[in-house]
Amino acid sequence: MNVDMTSSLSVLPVGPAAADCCAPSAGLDPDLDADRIAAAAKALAEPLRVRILDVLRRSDTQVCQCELLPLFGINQSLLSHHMRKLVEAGLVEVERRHKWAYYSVSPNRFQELTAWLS
Amino acid sequence: MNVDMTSSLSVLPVGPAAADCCAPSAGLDPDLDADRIAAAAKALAEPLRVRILDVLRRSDTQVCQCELLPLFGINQSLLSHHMRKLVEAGLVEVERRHKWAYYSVSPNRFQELTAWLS
DNA sequence: GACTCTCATCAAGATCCGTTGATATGAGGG
DNA sequence: CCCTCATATCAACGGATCTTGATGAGAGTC
Repeated sequence: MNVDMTSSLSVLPVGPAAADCCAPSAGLDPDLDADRIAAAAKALAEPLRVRILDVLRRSDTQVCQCELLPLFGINQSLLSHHMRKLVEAGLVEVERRHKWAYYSVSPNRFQELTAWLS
Repeated sequence: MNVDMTSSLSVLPVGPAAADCCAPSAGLDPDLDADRIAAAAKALAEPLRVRILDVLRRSDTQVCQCELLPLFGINQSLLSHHMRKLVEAGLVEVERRHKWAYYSVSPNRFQELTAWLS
């Protein structure tokens, strides 16, 4: 745990860790919002959600959940669960009209990810 | 589960689900490799791994693990665990020389992700 | 009001993941 | 040899997540 223990032996100004291994590295970026990026990536970390998003992104209009359900051979409960995850992550927007729930992609979070991945 | 159950009642060619809700949607893309995209995203689904990758991407040279360790206040075991995940995901390459393990970003998987996120 | 349709929620099981501490491995140095 | 250093691996715990089945909530129709 105590990384600087060697400095108690050699008091010479050779550096804290006396790095013989590599250059000092780039260091941390305090402006990096790793939690936001990781949260967006966590929503993509499931093949089913990737397929759902792919359908939504290639659709020029809103897509109803009852339209998505027969595309994948899954429970309605499971689809609702994954849609909630996508909405909570900010990748998808939902609009409820009549009896139906209409989903569409909200491109903001996608841009946050791609901006960092650029 | 049986979606076409209504067709047993109305044999009229009004469509399988008689969709009053929305347009037919885009449908599935058989060429989409959702598992690869999800696997790459899963490696990014952790704030610590995002920070590690950010350091590696901003470093123009390889970075030793002993250089990464003091940047984050974590166990060495935990850092080794996360580095393994990054290597297994194909986002990071490792090269072992002498006593040290040198890490660098392998941009291929990044491009796979950004290509789909474009 | 009773019924259907669409969707959300709950409970429970199973699995996976992050985290920690201890230990092993392997290379180098004295 | 023995020791240290850097890293990997193992066991175990807790928590999150996926999945299923059943049920609830709300809107619309008869």
